[in-house]
Formats: sequence, C-alpha cells, structure tokens
Amino acid sequence: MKATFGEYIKQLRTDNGLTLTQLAFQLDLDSANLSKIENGKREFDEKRLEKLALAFNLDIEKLKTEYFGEQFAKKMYQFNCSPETLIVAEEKVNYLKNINVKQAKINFDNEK
Amino acid sequence: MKATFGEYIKQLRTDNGLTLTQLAFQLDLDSANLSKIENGKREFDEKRLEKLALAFNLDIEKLKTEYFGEQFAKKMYQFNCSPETLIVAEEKVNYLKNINVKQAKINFDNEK
DNA sequence: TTATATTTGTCGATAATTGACAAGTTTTAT
DNA sequence: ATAAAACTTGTCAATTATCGACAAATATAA
Repeated sequence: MKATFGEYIKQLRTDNGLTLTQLAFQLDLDSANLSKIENGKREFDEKRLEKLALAFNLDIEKLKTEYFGEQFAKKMYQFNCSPETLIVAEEKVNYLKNINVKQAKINFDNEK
Repeated sequence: MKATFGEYIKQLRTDNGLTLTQLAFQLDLDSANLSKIENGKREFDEKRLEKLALAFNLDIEKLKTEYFGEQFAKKMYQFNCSPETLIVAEEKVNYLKNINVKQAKINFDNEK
C-alpha cells in the first residue's frame, strides 16, 4: 500500500507506461500540476476520481476507499486524533444512513 | 449520541442554561453564526475546539474524537464510501506514524 | 405588548484552491 | 556529448470557499 494518494497515482501511471503529459490530459490537468499531486504538493480533487478510474480501468469504489481513507488518515495524523475517532465515525455514518432511510419511509408513506 | 456536532453543541449549551450570545462570546463568535453552526448551516472551526472544551470543562480529546468523527462520517455519507474506508484510514494512520518514528530515529542517529 | 432569544439572509473581507505558464533540472536516447 | 523528452519547481492571477459582521425577521417568554 502506498502512503499517499499521489504515490499511488504515480505507481499506476508508470506501471502503465504513461507520461505525466499523457495522464494529465486524460485527467484534464496541467502536467506540472499532476507532478505536484504525485509528489504530495497539491491535493487531488475528488471530482477527478471518476476520470482516474476510467484511465486505468479501476473500480471506482476501491479508488474512493483509497482516496478518502488517506484523507482521513492525514487529518488524524495532523491533529493527533485517537483511534476511537474512526469508531465514532462508523457509528455516525450508520446513524446518518438510518435517519435517511426513516425519512424516505415517511415520505413514501405520506405519498400513499 | 448526536448526529451532528452542531446539535451536540446546542445540547451542551441548553443543558448548561446558556444563551447563544453567552456561549458565542466565550467562543469568540457572533451569536448569529453560532446559531447557524448549531443548525448545521455552518461549520464549526477546529481552532475553537479548545475554547469549547474550556467553556464546558470537557476533555479536549473526547471533543476532538466527536468532532473529527463526525467530519469523516459526513464525507462518507456524502460520497457513499464503503465501510472499508475506515479500515484503510486506520492502516494509513499507523503507516504515517511509523514513517515518522523511523525518520526521527534517522535524524537522531545522524546527530550523534 | 415588550423584551429576550433565536434564526435567516446578505455582503464584503479574507483565505484557500486551482489553472496556467515559465524556467529549471533530470533522464533517456542517439 | 548533446539534443529531446520527461519531470520538477516557482510564481501569480483567477476562481472559489470560508468567515465575520450586521440587519431584519421570527419565535419564545415575561
């Protein structure tokens, strides 16, 4: 596993024999900026995840997992969060999904 | 558990019998903006976590856990991330801590 | 009602992000 | 060795996001 998403992209790119310019074109990016992304000097924008998946025929879900996983890790490292943070996050995601389901049900019932 | 950090603050505030104006003052905030935070229309800035902990005599670590946990949950919900994301995050945090420890050791050794 | 508390809308200032280009360095091929 | 291609770095203007501040509207309570 690569520590940073930039390294991950670089790996993909070189493994597939692409130049910065070539990949940057597919991602609708300046090659100089892609270089910075690969070297951790800029963020990769989530709006380009789809294009990245397309470029290398990757599962978008796996890519998202990698991408957001790293974002969370960076934050946690930066602010010295306890591991408990992730457990809380999990609980809260479930809570969010639940209230959404319930709301959808209410809406559905009301439409009848 | 409250789903959003705003609700959590509101709970704390009302439980302690404070008005928006009173708490906002302690947080160095406009009461109107605190209201928006409580109602999820603005973000609570992490730089104020300390003041919040002070205002209610809370453990800053627990507060951070709650705060960042919710941030991650929101992102995951918004982008429909798989639960796997959190596992990846955990791995990556450990990885980040490790390389930092190693780097510190190298620096230390080189100083000798 | 009158006062107090809360919510909502808006706007300008400030800060963060991004795209773009130039200039530099490194790598590769001949 | 040198020329071309690939990569890196620096910078800056433009865009975008965030924030503080205030006014006005609504809700709550005395």
